[in-house]
Amino acid sequence: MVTRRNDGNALARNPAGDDAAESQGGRNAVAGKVIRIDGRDEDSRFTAILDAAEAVFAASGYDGATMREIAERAGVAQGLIHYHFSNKQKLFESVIVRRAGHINTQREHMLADLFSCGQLPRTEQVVAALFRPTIESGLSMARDGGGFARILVMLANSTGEREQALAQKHYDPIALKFIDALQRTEPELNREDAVWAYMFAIGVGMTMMAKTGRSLRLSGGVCDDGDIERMMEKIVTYICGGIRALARKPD
Amino acid sequence: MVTRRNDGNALARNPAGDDAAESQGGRNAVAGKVIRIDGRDEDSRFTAILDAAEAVFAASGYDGATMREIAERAGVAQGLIHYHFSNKQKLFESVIVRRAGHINTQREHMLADLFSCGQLPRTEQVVAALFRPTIESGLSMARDGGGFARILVMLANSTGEREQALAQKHYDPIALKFIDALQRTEPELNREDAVWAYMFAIGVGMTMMAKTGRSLRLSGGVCDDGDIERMMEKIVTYICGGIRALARKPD
DNA sequence: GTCTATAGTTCGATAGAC
DNA sequence: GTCTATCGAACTATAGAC
Repeated sequence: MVTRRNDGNALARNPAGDDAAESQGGRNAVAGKVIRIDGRDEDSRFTAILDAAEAVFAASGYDGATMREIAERAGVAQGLIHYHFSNKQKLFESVIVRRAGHINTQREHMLADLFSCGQLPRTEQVVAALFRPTIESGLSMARDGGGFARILVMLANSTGEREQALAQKHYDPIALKFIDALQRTEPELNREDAVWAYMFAIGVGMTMMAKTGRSLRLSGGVCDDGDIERMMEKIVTYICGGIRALARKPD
Repeated sequence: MVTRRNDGNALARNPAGDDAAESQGGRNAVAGKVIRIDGRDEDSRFTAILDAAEAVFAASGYDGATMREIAERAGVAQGLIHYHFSNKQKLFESVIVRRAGHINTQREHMLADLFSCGQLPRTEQVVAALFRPTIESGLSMARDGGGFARILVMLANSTGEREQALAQKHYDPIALKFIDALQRTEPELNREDAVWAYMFAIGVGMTMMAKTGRSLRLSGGVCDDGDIERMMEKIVTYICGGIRALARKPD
């Protein structure tokens, strides 16, 4: 008999996933608190915990983050985190699931729109669709901006089992669609080079999302990695140049 | 009165950095063990600790790594690590210093050689000089290959104070030389775009050094990020294409 | 130099009152 | 749902024998 809750869907509310001991009377399911049917309410400590976790994981990494700091930042008791998310691993995945679902839906729609209007889009537009939803989500985000983007950087570069499993589950399917798209906008690009092109594009994009401030240092104040719009412009130019160079020189 | 030792140079042997209490007789400085004057001997537990630390930091990150695991892997007592390196932070820096010095010397020489023989080199050669020494060091490395490269990925993508300080200290100077070199091989490239070009190149390079295995997954077994030579070929093509696209389209 | 043993701290997770 | 209190485990670092 395990005491864990919420074993299934990582974002399911009301975590009574174990057995059906619901009918023992007293304070049942929905008590006094207002719980919206769609489950995506602002306020509520549930969301506060996710926001705090996102910020702390982004700043300190998975191992560097502590449940205590997350609880403090969210303004809740540490025990409440375990009530809602069971453990650290599940909390981390929940942070990712919350954003990845919405972002990837957007990315998929942008991509579909590009190919739905008769003529073929430019590769520049495909690359823009690759990053735009993520950086936009990063900007409108909780407190200090860019938290989720930094978590994506961790996911992209880590070899850890935990990170690779999450990347595979939440990002591989959409990645394949972008690889297909690149082969359509650059017909000379063979499959191997299309995959490399995608991987390298992600690598360049991580430079933007990491926001380490190094470009500012190296350029003496000229290249600001906080100026997302300018950086997007440069990145799209660079990536498309790289892709076309691969297409021109196959083997 | 602090008990810390080895406060200065992170790789100084015989850590008696505190005061001059050397003349109290008995077992003095060099006792029975053979210590080579150049200080860079194989065997010896000092080196074993650095090798183990490199592997464990690479696999688990700074916070995920534990002194216990490093000690076990090195086959030494945990206390010995603190005798040689004082604490975790200094051990981490020592791991970086050991490789970065040698690698960056090589990179600097390769770069100087390219520009010393009369005519201007190709950008392709500059980009090769950027990565070749690092990946070669990664291959000839301790046990399982590529450990240090993965530590560089951490360094490049982290916003943490510790990582940024190390990157600045050990990698910013050589970075500026490569940025200068790019402006010489691509005269149309203005300074801002040269810095972006360098940052993006590093981003692409990190894709190679991270070796997550994702390209293999996405390509159904075709794109092997363990095949360094093939990947280098693709990366050089891609990066040069990107750089030239930036040079062609300034603003 | 190298080891054993352990002090002192912090972490993730649980128990139980309300 | 939410909080307080705490347990047991793991961590870094130190002390002291050899």
